[in-house]
Amino acid sequence: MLQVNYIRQNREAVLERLAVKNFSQTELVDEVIALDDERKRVQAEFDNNQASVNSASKEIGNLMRHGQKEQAEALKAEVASLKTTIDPLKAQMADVEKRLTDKLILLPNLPAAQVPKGKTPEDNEVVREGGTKPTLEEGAVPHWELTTKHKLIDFELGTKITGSGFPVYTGKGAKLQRALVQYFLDFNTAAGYLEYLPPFMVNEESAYGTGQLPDKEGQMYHATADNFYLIPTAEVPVTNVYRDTVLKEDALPIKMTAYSPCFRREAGSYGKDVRGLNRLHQFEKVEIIQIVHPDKSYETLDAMVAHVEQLLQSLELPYRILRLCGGDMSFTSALTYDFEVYSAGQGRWLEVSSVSNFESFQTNRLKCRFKDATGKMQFAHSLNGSSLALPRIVAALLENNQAGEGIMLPKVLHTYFGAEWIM
RNA sequence: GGAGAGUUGUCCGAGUGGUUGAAGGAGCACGCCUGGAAAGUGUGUAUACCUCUCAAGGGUAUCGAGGGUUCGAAUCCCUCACUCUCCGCCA
Repeated sequence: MLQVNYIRQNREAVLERLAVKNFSQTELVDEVIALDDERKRVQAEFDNNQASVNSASKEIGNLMRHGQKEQAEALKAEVASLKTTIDPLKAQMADVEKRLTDKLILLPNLPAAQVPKGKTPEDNEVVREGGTKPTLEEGAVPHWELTTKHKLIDFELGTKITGSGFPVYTGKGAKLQRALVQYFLDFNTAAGYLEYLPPFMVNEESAYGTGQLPDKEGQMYHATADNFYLIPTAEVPVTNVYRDTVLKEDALPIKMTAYSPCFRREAGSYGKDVRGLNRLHQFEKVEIIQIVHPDKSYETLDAMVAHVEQLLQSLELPYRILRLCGGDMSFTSALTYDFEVYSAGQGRWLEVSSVSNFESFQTNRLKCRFKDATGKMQFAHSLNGSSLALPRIVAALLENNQAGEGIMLPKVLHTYFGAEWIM
């Protein structure tokens, strides 16, 4: 959530930045300012009236103590009439505050200066590419044929048990998941990230805190009996570790990593995008999250990008890094780098990680602050990234490394997987 | 799931309707004391919002969350969340 004071003081800049995100409801900015004006006015009026009531009440107490009952009764009557003004003011204040928040949460985060203009994924900037695309043998196939051939994943069984997009991993397929999760977590903790194993369901406050609510209401599975949401990413529970906290400045940066299954309804997806492992309702992911000093968030973003890049390099996969354009960025992000790996069997790039700086957009909602050297409260900045999401990594590993009768795994996985080949 | 007890500031803890934003203690910060330290001692030690160019000062709100009663609520009532104890159930 953007800060109202910032909007008030930088109206032009806010409008200009929102345009980069192709955000059309610019009238919201002025509505927010107007509502904030109204809020201030109502609050001042309420405070004044309430101050009168408070001092009168004290006076009544005094009079009662000195036995001056009649004067006390007279004052009571006075206060009673004041109350007829205050009650509506109180209601008005609650109302205007709610209307202000309701508008404010509709405003997306402002994109950083280096965000390219653009509307579609085609407008994303390729920052750099790495690795080499493999030359596949004659008869190379996409991963959904390989998973069947090697009995790694049973998509139909998942459909029977739950529905489409809920694959069942079997045998070496299941072990490969476990190996990857373990490897990713080890890689992250070696870089100083503290491992968490969070709840896989969150309450409304947490979903709101990281910005999934109200923006992505329909994209999360909702356990209505208890009003819990199945997490779409470990970002939600783990970032909420620091909801409603005041940190010491020297506690920053905070680095966390977590494995979790991710549940996404993916309403509206279809076709080749959802074939095989390309898009699932349930998948495994390891996430990295940092909470940092505001002055450090962009250098931290670069460090996280480098971290994910090293991880991909260790998997020997061809990849590219994209700087997302305004139109392709998420609601909550100020700057996002997407990582894609080239999946040779399908001949397409697949997104495997998204690393973003949210600046104070999340921490404002979370009320995650720290006291700076001068004793002033400031919002920390939050960042996160996938490190990594499993399904498309598996797709690329299988497709790119198919050779003869088997699949050759990259070196770093041999110990974790307990074998060099999937045969 | 049932019954009961609880939830107060950084922490412990007092407080059952009226100068209580909150006693007392601990911790922490700064000062005095000391050659230095400890002990001792003094002062300070919440957040948000409004007023304000800033600061200072003032005001309002906040004692798990929300609502109610009252001139006045940490204190009384209701709803909810959480913690603990006992019973039930159970991997």
